[in-house]
Amino acid sequence: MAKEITIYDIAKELSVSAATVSRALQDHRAINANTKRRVITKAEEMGYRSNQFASNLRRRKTNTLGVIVPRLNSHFVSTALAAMEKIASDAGYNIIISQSMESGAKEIMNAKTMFENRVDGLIVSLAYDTDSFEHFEKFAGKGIPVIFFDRVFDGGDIASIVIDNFRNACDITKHLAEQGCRRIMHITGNLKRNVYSERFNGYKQALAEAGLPWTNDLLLETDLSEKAGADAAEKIMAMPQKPDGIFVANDICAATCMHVLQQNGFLIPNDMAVAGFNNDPVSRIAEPNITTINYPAHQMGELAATYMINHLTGAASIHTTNKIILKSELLIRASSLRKK
Amino acid sequence: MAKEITIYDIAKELSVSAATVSRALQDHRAINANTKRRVITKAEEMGYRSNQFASNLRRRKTNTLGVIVPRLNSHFVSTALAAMEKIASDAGYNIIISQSMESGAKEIMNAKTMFENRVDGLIVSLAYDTDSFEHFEKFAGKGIPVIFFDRVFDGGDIASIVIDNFRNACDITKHLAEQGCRRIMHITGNLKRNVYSERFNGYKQALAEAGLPWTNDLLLETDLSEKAGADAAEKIMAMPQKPDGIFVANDICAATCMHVLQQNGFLIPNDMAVAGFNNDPVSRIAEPNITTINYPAHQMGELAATYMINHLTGAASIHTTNKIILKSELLIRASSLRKK
DNA sequence: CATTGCTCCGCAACCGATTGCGTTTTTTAA
DNA sequence: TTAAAAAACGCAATCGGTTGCGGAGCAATG
Repeated sequence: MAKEITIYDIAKELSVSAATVSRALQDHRAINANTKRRVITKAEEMGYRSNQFASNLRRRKTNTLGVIVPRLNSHFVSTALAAMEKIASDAGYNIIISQSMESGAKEIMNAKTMFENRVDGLIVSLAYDTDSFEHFEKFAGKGIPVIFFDRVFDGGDIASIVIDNFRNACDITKHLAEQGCRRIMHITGNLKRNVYSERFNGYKQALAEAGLPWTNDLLLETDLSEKAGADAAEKIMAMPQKPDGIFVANDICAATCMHVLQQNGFLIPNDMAVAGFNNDPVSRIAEPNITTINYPAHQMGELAATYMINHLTGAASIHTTNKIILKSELLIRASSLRKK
Repeated sequence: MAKEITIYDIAKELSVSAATVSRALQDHRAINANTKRRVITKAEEMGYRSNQFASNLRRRKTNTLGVIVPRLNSHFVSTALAAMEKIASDAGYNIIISQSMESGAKEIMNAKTMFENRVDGLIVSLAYDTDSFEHFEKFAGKGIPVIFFDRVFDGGDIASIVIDNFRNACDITKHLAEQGCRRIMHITGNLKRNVYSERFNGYKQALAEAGLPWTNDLLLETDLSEKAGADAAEKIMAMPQKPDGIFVANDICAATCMHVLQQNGFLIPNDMAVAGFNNDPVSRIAEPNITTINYPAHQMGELAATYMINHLTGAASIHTTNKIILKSELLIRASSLRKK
């Protein structure tokens, strides 16, 4: 627990002022090259470590990005985060991460913490039940940039990065219809969130275009967990008029649902065509492989972080754009392919 | 970009000293309940947010935990992190996360950043090629606790949380042998890391106990990625003397390997019994389900964080213990079950 | 009434780096 | 040789809370 050494200690040792040491350490141009060398060497020698707080306090910035996600342990989220961390780290930014656990209340607390910790920017994917934008308005008020990704607010002029959920859902549903499905069911998450409501709308649109009727019993709102998939399968089997195709809003849930159906004698894709969403590894491992949407999680994380950092460094402003739609495409696999 | 308001502003407004405001905000006992109420109300009203740096600077602590992991986007890591974040968050700690990308060099840089950011504690899972302990010694020197989890240093008296890799590998190999496997192959990661070397040793031990010979060609060292699994399958098919069982050190790799073998006509488990490690979701979705080890990722994260925080709050010292071994057990599934 | 003991609050010195402005020294120009 | 400009560095204020110590006010005790 040795004494922490400061620029003052270095200054004393070298008989220069602390100001000079500070400037030398930052490679300030008004400091003689030779002096810089001496300072840096001495700092090294004395085991100096800069104190970020003092620095942050004085400069009024933290070089830290805050990220709030619904949960860390999903393939999509962790992939996006991995990309963000890389970009941020390369640019000299730290990231602090917190999870809302799908709870709006927790999200509000997280936002507060980020706010008090003075993050330079905030990147968010919303919880299931977030209704209000209030807890993010504080940031805007202080000029702190906020970017949403994946799960964003429907309206408004807030910077957000998304994929075209509507169109993807449309494509996937259309594909199922083309494969001969006549009763296509949709299993999804909380319809309050854009990602799910848009997919739902795309699905209905495609049904309409294909001349297929839609009824209430074809929609199942769940939490999209592994277990939800199994439960959904049970429900389907109990349905008086069973569907012949399912479009699930995520792969994990699609996989378990499909699995249970198979165990109960359903043949995939002939008795039941299945499609998921995300291109999660499980979609490539489930047998048959699951038709899905290739969700560019990595690119999305990369873009969010890059965009944020460019804005912070003044290279480009967030305010000039407010929505970026990433490309994502349908991956047709065996779980839905009836015709050769 | 309104002016940031401080305790001094509140103090002036209320005609009390900044010290009183500070104390009131912390619910200090030497402040009158009524005064506290006034301060808190006023703070709210003025839109005050405390400045953590100033606070950190003064108290010389950050309420921040650093976490360094090889990569974020693995099921095991993200699950452990999710648990850590929850514990930390509940205890009022933030976590900053960085990934070494399996590179020792990057890990050193990450450690440096964490060091300069004055994390109160550091939780680490090592990169593939970390040889040295140096970059963590600085922390010990300053009295900053460091805990390793999963991938730890072999020797030494550093606090670490692990599972019994040796025993698990032993169990799994023994199980394969009991199912009639005579040539059991092992596909693993970098043997420099404890987790893989221990599993390798356990595997060999079990082979020896079962009276099965081991030869060099039964070991395949890979990066355990999805692709590595497929490559491994190709290699196996090219082997003059093929194995009849495989023990893979992670489930993702096991799943893809198994999948490719199946596509090439292998019957699982009869032609080839397969076992993985981790109890990743894919192990439950692959067909047949993959025999694996139930790795308590959540508990491990929870424990690491709890342990760290207890140490920081003085509730219990890290130094009294140096290794915790979590319980983890064999989950026998269809991919290896030949006998009923 | 004097003394003791609380309760409640203010003073002022930190924590460590940053930076505007001024001063000294050196270099260049005239 | 001297004035002007540039280079190099120091002074001291500042960022915003925190906290040891001391003091005022007031009630309780003897």
